Amino acid sequence: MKKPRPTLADVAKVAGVSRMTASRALNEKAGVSDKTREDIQRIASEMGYVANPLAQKLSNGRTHIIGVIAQLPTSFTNEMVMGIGTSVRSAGYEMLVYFLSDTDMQPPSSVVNLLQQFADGIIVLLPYEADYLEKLRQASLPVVTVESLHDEPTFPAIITDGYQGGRQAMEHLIELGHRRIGFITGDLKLISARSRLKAYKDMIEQYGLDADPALICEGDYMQVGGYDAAKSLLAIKERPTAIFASNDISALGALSAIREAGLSVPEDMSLVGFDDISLSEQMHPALTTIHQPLQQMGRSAVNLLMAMIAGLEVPFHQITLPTELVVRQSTAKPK
Amino acid sequence: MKKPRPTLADVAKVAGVSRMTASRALNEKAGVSDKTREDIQRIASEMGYVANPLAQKLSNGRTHIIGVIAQLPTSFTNEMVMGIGTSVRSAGYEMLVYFLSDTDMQPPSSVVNLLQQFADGIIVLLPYEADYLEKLRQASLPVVTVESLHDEPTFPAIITDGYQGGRQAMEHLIELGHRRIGFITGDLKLISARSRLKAYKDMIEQYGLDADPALICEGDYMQVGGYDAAKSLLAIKERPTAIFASNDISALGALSAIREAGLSVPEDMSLVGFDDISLSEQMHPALTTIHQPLQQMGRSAVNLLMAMIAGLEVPFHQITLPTELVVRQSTAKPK
DNA sequence: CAGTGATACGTTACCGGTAACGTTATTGTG
DNA sequence: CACAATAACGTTACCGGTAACGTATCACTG
Repeated sequence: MKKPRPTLADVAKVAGVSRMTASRALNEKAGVSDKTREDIQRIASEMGYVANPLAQKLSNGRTHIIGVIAQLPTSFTNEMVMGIGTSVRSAGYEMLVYFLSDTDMQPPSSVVNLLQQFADGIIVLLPYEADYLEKLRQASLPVVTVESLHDEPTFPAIITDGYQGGRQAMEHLIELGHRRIGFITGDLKLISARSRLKAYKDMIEQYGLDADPALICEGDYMQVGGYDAAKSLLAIKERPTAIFASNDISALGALSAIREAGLSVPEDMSLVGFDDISLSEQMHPALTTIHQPLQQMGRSAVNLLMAMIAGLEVPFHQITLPTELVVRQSTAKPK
Repeated sequence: MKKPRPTLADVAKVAGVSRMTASRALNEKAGVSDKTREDIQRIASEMGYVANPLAQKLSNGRTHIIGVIAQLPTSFTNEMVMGIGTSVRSAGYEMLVYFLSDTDMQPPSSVVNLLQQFADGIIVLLPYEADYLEKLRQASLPVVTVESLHDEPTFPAIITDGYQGGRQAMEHLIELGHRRIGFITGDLKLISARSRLKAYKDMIEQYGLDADPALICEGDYMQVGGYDAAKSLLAIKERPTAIFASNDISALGALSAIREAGLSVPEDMSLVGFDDISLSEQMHPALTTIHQPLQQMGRSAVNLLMAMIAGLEVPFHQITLPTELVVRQSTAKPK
């Protein structure tokens, strides 16, 4: 039951060599004969020896662990975490996730310190403003952020082009022939929400569409917000023929409101979302939306971080991944 | 930029004492005069000193970190993680989460080893069968599982009574007057799904309702599964007047199917879910469901684990938390 | 005023690894 | 065949903490 894990010293003793030789053998370093190396490796695996990463960190500063700081788990962060997880693993690292609780958006400095001591590098999933970034900057280890907030990023960052995505969504609706398009914003505290809104406005202007301010309703990226916003949009005398929601969850709320009003999608009202979370494919009707390569963003973040850990100069300070329009069943030509 | 973090030795040097005295002062241990203690603490905080948990672990076996092993992030695990997080923090600990990737349901033993060395205790969120539990058992540190799988649990476990919850849901429908009730199962590999199914069958029998086997359709806890199952249920000649879905996500899928069939909830068809995820409150109509105290489960798990870490004898080997019926708008009397 | 006990500290050793350097035996070279 | 270079290993020291034990000072006690 309480079998203390074998240490390097245990392995070395059984193999009849010094700890150092055992260390060399297990780390594939030079200075050990092939026979000895094989013996040691065999003995180590027989004994179930696994190196203690803490001790390694203490000794040489490497743990082969990367830390992830995430906001409250959402479908958005979840997928990213998955992407990060798989590619971290394939790089021979492991990942530990630290979740900020909703109450402390700026976590106690202990967290930063914690991860700083545990991890070889940190990936920050960053939809919200975060004061603790300053502390992170002082940290002496590589940091990559995802979906950076500031126009002038503090760290190397992986972002998607929310602006481009917004334009894609609008282009699709416009091509279908819609001229009055309602817009449900996201939480405008977030940069992603603001860039999507900007894309909407720019496209309205560029194509000379109705610029009725009533067509823009504020949401919050949540379902209820989408529902309420859609209700307002449906109450407009000259009702729009399509609604562009800033994310899929809002679109889901909007769908409820539309149905409650006795309308159907896409016959009476086209609906476009944003994010392409897994739910949107499974909805009925399946939601036309803007795909964000969340998993790929995770992978890119890892690649970038790995390069930084290896001491390489980071080529780009900010990497933008493209979005993609996914046409499903929730959009059609206006009647 | 690259300011190496101050160590205990740095603090001690500035304070003009030995490392040991500094350690004692910072850990509130006896053997230091009040004045010296205050001096040291002041200097430490001025220097921004924070203890290195790795070194602590190496030295005395404590990190004040608890590890969480979770399956792929789902809304289910997410809420639990939140509950764990807050109560872990209030106990002066921190939490790091390890996510199993979908490919490796039994993670490389490295994970277990990893957490074993990092953490003072481990909480395993365990909806699925997991071979690696055996390895965990050999670990020499406290483990608590949540939603244990086996009838005879390997570890102290926090569970909810899925059977009781299933009965509550059925009771509600029966009280409303439903006599033909369809059931959408969960993934029957999971114990939770099986106990809900058993509750359904038992209630059918107990109240002498229609025991038509066609009324039981297999789902998988996913939205599509719920959609398909509901379609089958609606295709039955003598259509049920209510559907009990094994979880909220399935219910969401079922809702789509019901609407597609031109029926409305709850007028033509009552619908009950299970889990009470946040989405179910926001749906339209808001879903009647069985509330599982996910956050409280997390808290209980932490409490139990803390007791084990403190070396206390664990009073109960398995703690069952009650479920609760939450009546919203998706259920009504049959027409 | 020697003996006792507490108080306030310092020293040493160790946790489990690795870097840096030292030591021995073997081989190759002029 | 003396000598240098190399391979294969061992020793020592250190990462940043803490446990265990040692020591100096001081206040009481009888």
